[in-house]
Amino acid sequence: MLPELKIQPLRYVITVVEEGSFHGAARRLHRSQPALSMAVRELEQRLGQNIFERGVKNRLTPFGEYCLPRFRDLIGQHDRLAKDVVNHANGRQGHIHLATVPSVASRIMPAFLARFLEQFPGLNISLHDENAFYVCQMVAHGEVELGITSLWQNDGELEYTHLFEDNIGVVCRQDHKLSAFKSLNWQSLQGEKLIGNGTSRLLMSTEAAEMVENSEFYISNMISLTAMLEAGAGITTLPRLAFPEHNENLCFIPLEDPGVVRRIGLVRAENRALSPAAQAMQAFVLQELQDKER
Amino acid sequence: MLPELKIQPLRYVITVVEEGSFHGAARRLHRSQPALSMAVRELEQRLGQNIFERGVKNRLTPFGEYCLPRFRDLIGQHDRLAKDVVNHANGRQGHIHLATVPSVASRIMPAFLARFLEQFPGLNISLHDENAFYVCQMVAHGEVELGITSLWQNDGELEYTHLFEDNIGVVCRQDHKLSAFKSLNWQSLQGEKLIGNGTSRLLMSTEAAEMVENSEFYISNMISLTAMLEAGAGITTLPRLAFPEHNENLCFIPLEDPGVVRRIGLVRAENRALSPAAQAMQAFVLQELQDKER
DNA sequence: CCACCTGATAAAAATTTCTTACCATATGAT
DNA sequence: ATCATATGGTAAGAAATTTTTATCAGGTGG
Repeated sequence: MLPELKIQPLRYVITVVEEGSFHGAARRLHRSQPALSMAVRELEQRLGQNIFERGVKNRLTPFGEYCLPRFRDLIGQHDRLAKDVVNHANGRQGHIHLATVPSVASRIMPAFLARFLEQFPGLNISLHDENAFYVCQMVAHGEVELGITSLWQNDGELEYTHLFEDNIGVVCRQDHKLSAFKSLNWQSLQGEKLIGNGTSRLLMSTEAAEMVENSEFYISNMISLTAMLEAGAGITTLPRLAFPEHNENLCFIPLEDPGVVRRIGLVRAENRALSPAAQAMQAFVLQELQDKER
Repeated sequence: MLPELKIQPLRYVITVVEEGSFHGAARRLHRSQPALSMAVRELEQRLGQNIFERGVKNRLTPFGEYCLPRFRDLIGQHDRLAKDVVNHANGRQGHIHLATVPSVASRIMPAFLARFLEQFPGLNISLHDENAFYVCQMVAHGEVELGITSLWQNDGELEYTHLFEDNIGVVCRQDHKLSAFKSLNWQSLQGEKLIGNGTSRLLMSTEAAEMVENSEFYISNMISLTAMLEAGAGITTLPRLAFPEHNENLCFIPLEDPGVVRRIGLVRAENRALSPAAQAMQAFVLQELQDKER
């Protein structure tokens, strides 16, 4: 019932009108003149009405006048669609949702995203910061396409690509007696008041587990934790990246004997394809962040 | 730069999504399954991104999710356009501007247009009534596509198709002494007060010309003319169709000796094509009004 | 009247689209 | 497990389409 119009002949019609002649349009479209003649006539036959007055000069028929603006519309829609779709396909347009642990979000992402957006100016980015467990969950549930985090557990749905390692160290006040050391082993912490935090689970598989479990405080919020440490309420362990580097009251001393590291990597859902924009970001992450210790 | 998308493959994509499988879509579209596979893949290659997840089950990729509603849009636009254009091409939709002389407008067009619109319900019609000269001018200038009128002069731009003839007669009051006659010749009008009107020019080429020129009054407006006649201020000549047939105070007596007729026909611009809707009306006019005397 | 436009036409070539026949894989029932 | 029966992918040839080349006919201006 409905004829299936093709974009091309409509474009021919419009170009003929704009150029005022089939020859001119053919030149502009890099086609031979008969190609246009035949395409236009085929269209006219399909519609059952002439678009061009087939007399002396090629004017539009009233039917042609009716059609022209509509053809223009459809072609406009088509071209806009094609542009948008191609931009998305190239990752030059789109919206990336990603999630990282807070330390990465605050210490790495600002500069990283700035560099990334320099290369891909059209992109929208939503950055969520959550703890490692929740980052993985968001990726698994499709709330975000990419996560940068340490792996909580590999339940098979997630694909992990290692980026870099982050050493765990002891954090205490500058005037604390431990601050004199360049590095520490586990034994030297005996007797200290250890404050647990969200990253303490990283010590659970080491000899330090018991001390962590016996710690009096557990503070998940970073700002509160910092305040407690500054008040001299005790010490804690943190990955270096999570240590507030510009804080002059606190210091970070690498822990060497148990030698614990947090492995940070890029996480994505295994069986879900990435949007082109996220593909671009994935490539950029691997190029810029992989194997760079800091 | 921009790829030229074709409607058909987009429709394939949407049907595959709706049916949930290539096979199902192929069945619905009366195509073989490889036709869809190849068309879709060709599209994907052209865009540089997969639309369908090529894994176990065919889900959409995120890119596909982005594309789908846009594809739907474009197809929707296309289908609406195709429907509108085809309806216009068939004369099932559109706007006809036509002009007729007042007598035709009031006596013929009402029933005629009712019958016409029964057959072509989607059409809009603008009916102008003007005198014969102006009807021709409107057609010549393209203000209307069709005119139903007597021809003012054939200046070559107009194509006239005869429809019917309309006899000129004398109009006077019922109690006028002429009202007794069944027909009249010119001589019997000597001594009467003749009121000129817009149609009097039809007598100019007959022996009655002199009397018309000497008439005291000339009234172009039909209502005023009727009132004058009813007041007994004189008599006039009119084509039968212009005579207000339900007026009980006036009567119409055919004029036989000079035997003047007004030729009414369909007028259109010779070198301008008609809109499909006007073509339909033209055919309907010829079928319904040609050679029917009234 | 002739050169030079215009668009139309026909036949062949090029390209695109579709079908047939076949393969590999996955799923569900026996 | 294995068999029937889905799924989608692949390749080769057929069919349809678009495009080009070459040519024609009509109109216009010098």
